[in-house]
Parts: sequence; structure tokens; C-alpha cells
Amino acid sequence: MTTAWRARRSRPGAAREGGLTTEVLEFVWRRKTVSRAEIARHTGRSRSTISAVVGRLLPTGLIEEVGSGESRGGRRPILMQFRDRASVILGVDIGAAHVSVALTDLRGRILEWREEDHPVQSDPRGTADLAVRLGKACLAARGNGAPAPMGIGVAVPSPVDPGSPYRILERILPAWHAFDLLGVLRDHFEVPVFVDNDANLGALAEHHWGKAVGIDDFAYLKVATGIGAGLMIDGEIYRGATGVAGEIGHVAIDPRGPQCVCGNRGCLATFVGTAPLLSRIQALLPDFPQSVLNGAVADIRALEDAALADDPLALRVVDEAARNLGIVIAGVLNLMNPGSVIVGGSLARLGERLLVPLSEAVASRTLVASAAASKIRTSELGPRATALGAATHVLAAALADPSLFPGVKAT
Amino acid sequence: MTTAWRARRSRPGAAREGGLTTEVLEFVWRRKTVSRAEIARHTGRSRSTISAVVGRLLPTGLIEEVGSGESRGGRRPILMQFRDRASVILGVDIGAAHVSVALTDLRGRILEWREEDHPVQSDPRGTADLAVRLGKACLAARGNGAPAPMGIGVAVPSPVDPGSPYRILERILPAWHAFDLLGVLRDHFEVPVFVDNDANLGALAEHHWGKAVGIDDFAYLKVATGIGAGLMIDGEIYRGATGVAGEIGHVAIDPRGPQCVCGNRGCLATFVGTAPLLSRIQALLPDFPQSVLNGAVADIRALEDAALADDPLALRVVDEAARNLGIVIAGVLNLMNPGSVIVGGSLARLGERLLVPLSEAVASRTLVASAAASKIRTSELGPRATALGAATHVLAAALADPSLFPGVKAT
DNA sequence: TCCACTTTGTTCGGTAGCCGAACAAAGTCG
DNA sequence: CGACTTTGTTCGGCTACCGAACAAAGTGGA
Repeated sequence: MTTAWRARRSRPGAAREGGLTTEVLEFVWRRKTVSRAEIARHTGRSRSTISAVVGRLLPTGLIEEVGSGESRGGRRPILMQFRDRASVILGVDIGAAHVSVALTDLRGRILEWREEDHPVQSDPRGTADLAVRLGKACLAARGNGAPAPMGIGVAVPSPVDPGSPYRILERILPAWHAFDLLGVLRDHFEVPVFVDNDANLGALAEHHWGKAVGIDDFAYLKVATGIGAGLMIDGEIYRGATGVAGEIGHVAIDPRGPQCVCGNRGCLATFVGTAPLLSRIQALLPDFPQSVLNGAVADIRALEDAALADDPLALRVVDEAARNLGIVIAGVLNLMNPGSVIVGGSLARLGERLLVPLSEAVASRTLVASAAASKIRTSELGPRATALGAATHVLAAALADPSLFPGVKAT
Repeated sequence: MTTAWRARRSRPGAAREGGLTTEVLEFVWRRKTVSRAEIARHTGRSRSTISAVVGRLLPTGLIEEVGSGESRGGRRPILMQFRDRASVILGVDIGAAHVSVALTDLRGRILEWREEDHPVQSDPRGTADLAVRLGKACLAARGNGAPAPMGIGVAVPSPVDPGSPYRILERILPAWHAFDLLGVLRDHFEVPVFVDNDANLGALAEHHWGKAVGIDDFAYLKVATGIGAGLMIDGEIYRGATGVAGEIGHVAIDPRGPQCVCGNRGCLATFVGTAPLLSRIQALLPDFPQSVLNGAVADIRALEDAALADDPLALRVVDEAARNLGIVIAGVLNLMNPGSVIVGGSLARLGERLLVPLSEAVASRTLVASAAASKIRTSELGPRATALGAATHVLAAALADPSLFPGVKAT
């Protein structure tokens, strides 16, 4: 009993604490420009109160006055806006075989980008060093006067236990046992470091900058080396009891399907993902002798390009993948009733070529078919979504607790 | 933008507002007995503040002092407890073919119980009148001095749209179009009326009084005429974007399965539920000539009794149902990662006879098989869980907003 | 038995956050 | 040009909460 009670109060992602200052800051950030009176109206507080809060926020440099706006029949308001350039954030995407780093401003604009292939699974130390090197390169490219980043967000291709977020990766990547990636980054850059699962952070990026802006309940599916889902519920990432919510790679979609590494049969991961898609191409090549994929480099990008050129083999493989994804997405719709479903990762570039067969498969498996299927969309953020989401995580944390911003002292 | 912002602030099930009074009241309710100093320690407030709040709460009659407790090395504390008998609640369960009404105290104890079969689907007016009659019978049985109920909770066998909770039932039961069941109850009893889906309220009952006490993330599956799930996320019922989260009856579990009323093939509802289970018995009877079900009354209770007596036919049917349920539960575990899964409704009485084949089916379809399967349990609340959950809904609403309690004026 | 020490619950200023009224500044509109 | 609006600030006051101090009521050691 006591435990449950405590857990309720000290829950990490709890209702945005920090009070009015946070509320005002988030509101200013959300709008392009806004006046004190407008903040007062939308927050329900008095103008005098808002004036006081704004008066404390202005000296921090997080917001600034930017001239006066249109009169609404009386004195003209003093417009203010969030200073997107007040600081920068590093977003690090640790993939299965690569590391990407984005340097963003406080509006999610990617100012610098570095990426490099690397055997992440077998080389923790080298991966960490690479992440540090790419991060430093991003900062150096901004020149001498560039400000230090206010924080670092890290996306990892593994579930993250909300209870002990620092013991990551070992569940999937044994070589990473007890290696403290976050500690390395923290020691090098001397700023707060946040971590989460890559699909979760992709969902966060969609929520802030992509197809899910304004939608607080949706599911994000990411197809890459593996396949995973990020679930946003009521504006917050949902992690489940032990942090493995959204790990849909091993949902069984065909009891008679091929053997999976997990020991079961017919998991989604045996049908969709880099390896199964490429081997499916190989298997079908004899039937499509004139395909452009014949003799081409065997990677996902080649598959995407071929499908966009309406290559029959590529379309066939994509069609099959879409229908398998559709089975799982139908389950998601029936169970969670999200307001929207966003498909990101490797196949998102294909747009309608992916969505049409996908929607067909979903429609044949959901009760309110038309309504549900119409809400499925492909991401436009592309392969940078994950690193961008990692940076966004830091931004969201700072907006909820402004004392994380450099130069803002704790309330 | 503006819309999303407003929605965030005015969301109904938002972070418990009402401040410290609500927090103290919920804490006292949660504990059997508690002292002022203990409340102060657990809420993080000062003793003086808690004393003031308690001083305002005592005259309302919701809490009372009940003598002194053990010394912890100093002055003995004055123990207080929630007055479970300060008021009563009516919980109404509108089933597919019956109406049940429970009168409970504020601790979920069922003081009176009435139920009656009725053609609910075709007779809205008669159903409403029956609910009123049963409710009045419950109150009358408590004698003259009995207090009026503080509110009425209603469980309906249909999704409830969080946006317009009063337009219920029509989606599933066309005869109910535009019939205002809640209005009838409100007019007769002149108290607040709350409504939710039956599976959601079953989950709420489990969370407060059943197997899910202390567990804030779990899924509740209810097998009855149909089949549905209630999802509790972070201590709150999750309804999804349009209120149909948990409607798992039409998840496809076998692409080659029988035709379903929804137009698809192999829905879970074609395998599990009152009708498919009974027809499955009929189909298998020739193979089990000596079964006690041969010539018996064809209802679910007979199936349960036969299975508990280890009748081979009954066990066979239960085993098949369990494996089909297991397919869907595996999907729930993979996608939502709940802390626990509770199986309620018709088959819950069977205990291990249901859980053993169910866990086997789940274990063969989940990655962390042993850990996940071990958290599946059967409910012990029985068929009264739904009506009890309806009453619990009213209690939870009142604890979150004490002004709903009779005699407590709004803060 | 006495005394030092704890714990509980209350009392009593003091502080911080917020509100509302009043007001000056700056605008619109007939 | 004057009546009315809107914005932003100032200022007094209210409420919630804290911390210190205190009395009441206990424990435990010498």
C-alpha cells in the first residue's frame, strides 16, 4: 500500500510540476509570438501574475520581447517569443550498426549532422568514443563562439527500464553488459544526459515536429534492422510496467511461419526488418529476372529506390511487408484505439506504395475499418527522426523543469 | 495549437486537482488507520498543515478519530480512519440480457444485491425502469433511516466515448438510439450519475478490491456474452482516442477461421463468448457421449460446473478457449507490457483449469515467456465485479473531488 | 523515581503565490 | 475630440503553507 502511494507521487513523468513558470514557458514555446495578456487568458491566471512570471523569465534569455502586435481595440500588446537559439542540444542515435549525432536548436532545427557506420553490437567502447567524436565535430562546426549544449539525449535500440535507465542494452546486446555509455558522454560534455528507446524517441519527434503534432494518443512504428513501436498516451511516452511496451518484433502473426531467434514461430521480426526483407528479395529474384535489384547492392535503400521506380520485385516485397505490418497494426488499433498511427523508419519514404496495401490489410481486420485505416500515415522526418527525437527528449525535460536550462537557477 | 493546449488543461481525468484536501482524503481512505504525523510524513507536508486540513475534514463526517495508537517512543498518535459508512453508492450493471444492482458502502462492501434477467437489447425503456426498481429495492431493504446514495455508477456493454459519454449503446444496440438511460436514473434518484464500459469498470473493481490492488498498469479481460478488455494505465482507465480501446472481440486470431458478424474471418469473438462456447459443446457432444453436459441445461454455468468436476468435454472446450484467449493476451503483453493480466467474467471460476493452458499459449508467443506468463491470474470478484466497479467509479470520482460527497461544500 | 529525550499535535508569526482593484499608457471608433 | 478598450504595472490583501516554539504525553536509562 505504502509503496503504491509513494510511487504515485514520485513517478518520473508525473504531471508537469514546477508550477506556473513551467506552464508559461511551455505556452510561449508553443506559440510563435504571444503577449502577456494572451498568456493570462489561456492559462486562466491574472495579468498581474503573468507579468511577474514573465518578468522573472526575461532575464534568463529563454524568452524575449520582439516589438508590438496588432491592437484589438486598445493598447497594442508587447509580443514575446521563445528564444530558439538560447541554447543547443545534442541528439545521439545509437543504431544497430551506425551512430548518428544531431545538433539542434530549441525548436528542433537540425544545425549540424554527423553519422558513421560502426559495429555497435560488438564494440561498446568504440561506439562511445565515436559518439563523443561526432558530438564534438558538430559543436566545432558551429565555430568558436558556439554555446555549449544544454544536454544530450541518447536513443538506443533496446528497451529501457524506467526503474533503472542506466542499465541499458545488456538485455539485447550482451557485449554492452555494465558498460556505462551515458557516463562517458556525461564526463566528456559535462551536461545532463537522457536516454530512451529509439522507437519511443521517434514517436516523440513525430509528436513535436512531424505528423503527430497536436495528437496526444498515437502509435509510431519504426522499421529498421529490427522493428519496434513507440506508444504515446495522453502526450506522454508509455513504457509499460518494465519498459518493454511496444516491443512488437516478436508478436506472432503466423503460427506456421519460420523459426525466429526468440524460439517461437512466425514472429513479425521474421518477416519485416532489414535482414528478412533482403533475404526475401534474394528468394524472389529468380521470378523477376528483369528487376533492377538483380545484381544491385543488397541494402534497404536499394529496395526503396527500386520500389519508388515501380520495380515489380521491389513492389512485391514491399506489398508483403505492408500486409504483415498491417496484421500487427490492426491489433494495435483494436487494443489501444490510438488517434493515429505513424509509420517511420526504412519504408516510410515509400508513401502510398506502402500505405495502400497496409491499409487494406488493416481494414480487413478492424471493426470500424474505414475510420481506423484512414488515420495511418507515413512519417516525413526520415532517418533523422530518431536522433532528432533524442534531442527533443532533452527539450521536453527542460521545458517541464526550466532549472535544467543553463543559467536558470532552480525555483 | 490552441485546441491542443486547452485540451491538456481541461482534460477530465487529469492529474488529481483539488489540492491537498483530496490528497489527504485519499491517503486516509487508503490506510485502515492513520495519524496526522503519519500523513505529514507520507505527503511531505508539515504537521501544522496536515492538522489544518484534518480539522476541516473531521466536521464533514468523512473521517473520524478512533482512539490512540502505539507510541513510537513519544506521545501516542491520535488514529483516524475513513468513515466507510458515511454514505452509500448504487452500482448498476446493464448486461446483454440482465440487469444487476449493488448497493455498496464507501469501502466497496456490497450491502444489498438485486438482479433480474431482461431483454436489454430490445427494450430500453423497460431496462431503465428495471434498473430504477432494483435500485429502489436495494435502498428500501436498508430500512427507513438509511441514507440516500451519493451517486450512481452504470456499466454498459458497449464502448463509451469520452467526448460524449451520454450517447452510449447506440453503436452496438440500435434500439437504444437516443434513449437517455442516465437521465432516467438521475431524475429518479436526484444524484450524480457516472457511466463507463463494463470491462473498464471490471478493471477498476480489480484495481480497488481484487487481484490488482497496488498494481497501476494491468489489463483485465472479461469473458461473458461477448469479450472485452479494460486497460488500466498508471492507475487510470485508458479509453483511447474514441473510447474503444480494449475492444478485442474482433482481433483476428485465425485468417482461416469462421465468418464473424463483423464481416471478417476468425475474430476472437467467434471462438470465445457465451454463444461460441455453447455451440462448441454441441459440436463436440458426439465425441463425448458420457459427458455430464449431455442433456444438461445449455448455459455457461453448466460448462463451468462440468469443468470443475473434470468432465472431459468441458475441459476440452475450456482448453480451446484458453488457447485462443492466450493468443490475444500474448499480443497484449508484447504491446502494452502490463504489470499483470487479470481474467474475469464467466471462466474466472475455473482457476488453474483455465490458467494452465492459457499460460502455455502465452508462453509460446512472448519473448520473456516465464516472467510474463506468471503474472496472469483469474479474478475472484466473480460476476458481481462489474456492478461493484460501477459503484467504485463513483467512489473514485468523489475521492478525487470531495465536493461530490454530500454535505461537503466545494473548495 | 527522576530526568533526558522523542513523538505528537497545536499555536503563531512569516513568506510566497496569486488575485483584484486601481491606474497610467496607448490605442480604436464614432 | 472624447468615450471606450485593451495592455501592462503597482499595490494591498487573501490563502496556503512552512518553521519554530510549545504543551502534552509518552519511553528509557541511571
